[in-house]
Amino acid sequence: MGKRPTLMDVAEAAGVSRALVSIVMRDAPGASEATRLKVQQAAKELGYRPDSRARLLRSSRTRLLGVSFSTSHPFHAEIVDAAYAGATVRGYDIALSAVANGRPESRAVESLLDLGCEALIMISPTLGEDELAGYAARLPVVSLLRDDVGESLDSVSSDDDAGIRIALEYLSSLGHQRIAHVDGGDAVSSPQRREAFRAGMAGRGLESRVIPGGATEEDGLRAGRELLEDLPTAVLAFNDRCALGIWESFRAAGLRVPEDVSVLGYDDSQFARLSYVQLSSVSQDAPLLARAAVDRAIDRLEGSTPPAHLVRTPHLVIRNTTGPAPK
Amino acid sequence: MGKRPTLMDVAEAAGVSRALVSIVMRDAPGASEATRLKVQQAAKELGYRPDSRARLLRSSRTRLLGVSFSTSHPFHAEIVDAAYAGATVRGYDIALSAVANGRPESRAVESLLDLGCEALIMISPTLGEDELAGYAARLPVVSLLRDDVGESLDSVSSDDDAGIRIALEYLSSLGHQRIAHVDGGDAVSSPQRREAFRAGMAGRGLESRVIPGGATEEDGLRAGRELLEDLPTAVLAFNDRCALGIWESFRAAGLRVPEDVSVLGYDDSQFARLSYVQLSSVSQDAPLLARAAVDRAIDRLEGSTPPAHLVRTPHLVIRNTTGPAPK
DNA sequence: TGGGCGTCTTAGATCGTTCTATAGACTGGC
DNA sequence: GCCAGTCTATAGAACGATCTAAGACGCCCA
Repeated sequence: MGKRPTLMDVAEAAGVSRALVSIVMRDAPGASEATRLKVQQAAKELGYRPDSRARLLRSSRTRLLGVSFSTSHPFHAEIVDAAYAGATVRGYDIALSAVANGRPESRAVESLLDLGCEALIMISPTLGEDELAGYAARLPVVSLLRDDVGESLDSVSSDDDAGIRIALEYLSSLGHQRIAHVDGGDAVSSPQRREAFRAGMAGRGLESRVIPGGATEEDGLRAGRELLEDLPTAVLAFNDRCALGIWESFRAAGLRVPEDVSVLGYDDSQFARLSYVQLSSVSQDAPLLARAAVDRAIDRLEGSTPPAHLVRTPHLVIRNTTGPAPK
Repeated sequence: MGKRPTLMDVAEAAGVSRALVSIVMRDAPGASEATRLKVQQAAKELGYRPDSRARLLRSSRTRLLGVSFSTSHPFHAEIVDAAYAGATVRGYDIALSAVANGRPESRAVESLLDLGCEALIMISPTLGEDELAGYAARLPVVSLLRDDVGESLDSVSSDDDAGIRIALEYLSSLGHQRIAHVDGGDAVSSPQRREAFRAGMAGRGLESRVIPGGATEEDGLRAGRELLEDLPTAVLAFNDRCALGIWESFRAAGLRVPEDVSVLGYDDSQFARLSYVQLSSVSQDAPLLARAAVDRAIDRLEGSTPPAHLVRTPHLVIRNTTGPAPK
């Protein structure tokens, strides 16, 4: 296993000094076109790649954004994907750290800090406000998909109130009056959506029925069975996976969706888009949120803007699981 | 944003030298119990955390394992999870790098290299043998879930031949003779499974029917529709997601599973385990494979064992989508 | 011809660690 | 009372990059 070449090696090969090679490698001003070519040539021949440990250590700016995500949430992967794209465009790099089984969020974040990240993007953080504030005192922190994080952090989230309102408006316009909400249990943003649902129904003079649910198909399945006892004409689920469970429990009971009952999801995740599912859903447009979070983090870093809470309005994606209320 | 404390700060606070603090922080021998306590106390008060960039740069051993995974494959997240657990047990750390949209595998790997990883674990690598060999010449590389990677890499994979054989034995024992295989298209390990299926069927004197499929529900759905034209008594799918699509197309056609036709998946992923799905499946036991890959990487690093190709035999998980062949 | 200026280049300090070599203190054996 | 041996502590050189300040060089103009 041969040692990897260093700046010094390239310098010797090209017959110049270390510093000059450094200048060329980072496209900094201070080298003539001729030497630039000569150095690049030598670097390529040696297969030189700058050692990011050394680079990160020395430079004041690491241009590194830390992203924490959860392995148990497939949705997060879509966001990570978009974050990479966004960061690259603005010349930043991304360091990932997962919160996994036996690896709490605090550990994930600490490791990003130790790596020299300049800003943090936390996807659906579960830490308490004070802990988050502790981190935010050291560097810009952007909370993605959760907005009740205090004034010292940025947040980029989707307007849950608006999302639920849009959903209810749509269902109302289809003639639905007996609408049930299966909530997200103790999932992040479940309380907001639940309250928005209650408020929206109250505003229409309708009775709000909330069934305890959760973030997974299992939870939806359980809630769906409960709904069967007194079937509403439409169900608004906490998220798509939950909606899928609900849908399934209806199918198992021989009910047709949407003829007998409409089911509306939330997230517009890949599950909703599956051709045989074709779930109507409230879309938060995660890639767009991810881009916004990245931009927010970088803006905080480069300008001196104060933390802000960015809220985007979700929109409805109508597919095949919603229809007019049955007579 | 105050500067974070360094070794030097702790040393001054504790009234000892830098080197001694370093010794204490690494739990290395060479410090008395008394000073150890004193230093630890000072470090805690200052909120000191070692800077991993500097640590990684200086130390010959970084104890870092690089893991590359794909954001578009939910299955990979389960593996990452298990890898973290495995690495922690053996005192190693993990650096993640995702291959995402617009971020090819080579880039993911390079960035892990630049970070100073001592070994690489690549989940279902898609690079060519020669490129992989190029990396393997520099450090131990373990390919996870793919075994045709040449002699210079390690691989930890599941025995596809055995998996298919077990599946066919099981289906045979249930009286199935008209068995179809929906393959994985151009997915990794699709060819192996397809050939194993052909061989197994030939060995039983049965006609093998292979339908082009893929790795997603969509692919399964398409293949399922094709199967409807001449329904077999059992279908062996490339993976669970594909099986789900097949199952769905059968349901849509009013067929009962498993009474009219059995469906068998592959992977035993979280999708198969969903209570309303209860898909019978060939389990590769991914967490176990992940652990094995981590162990393999570390063993290569610590001992001087040559690369090996570890193959684990999958096992069958029988749930509700398989049953006796209809008369 | 020599001083001033801008461009190209370089030496050397620096980032925060780990590591090697060595100094000092203390013990025990002869 | 001295040397060997162990243990604790320290100084100083790495690691591989970036950054600052200053040197070398060419060119123009007086």
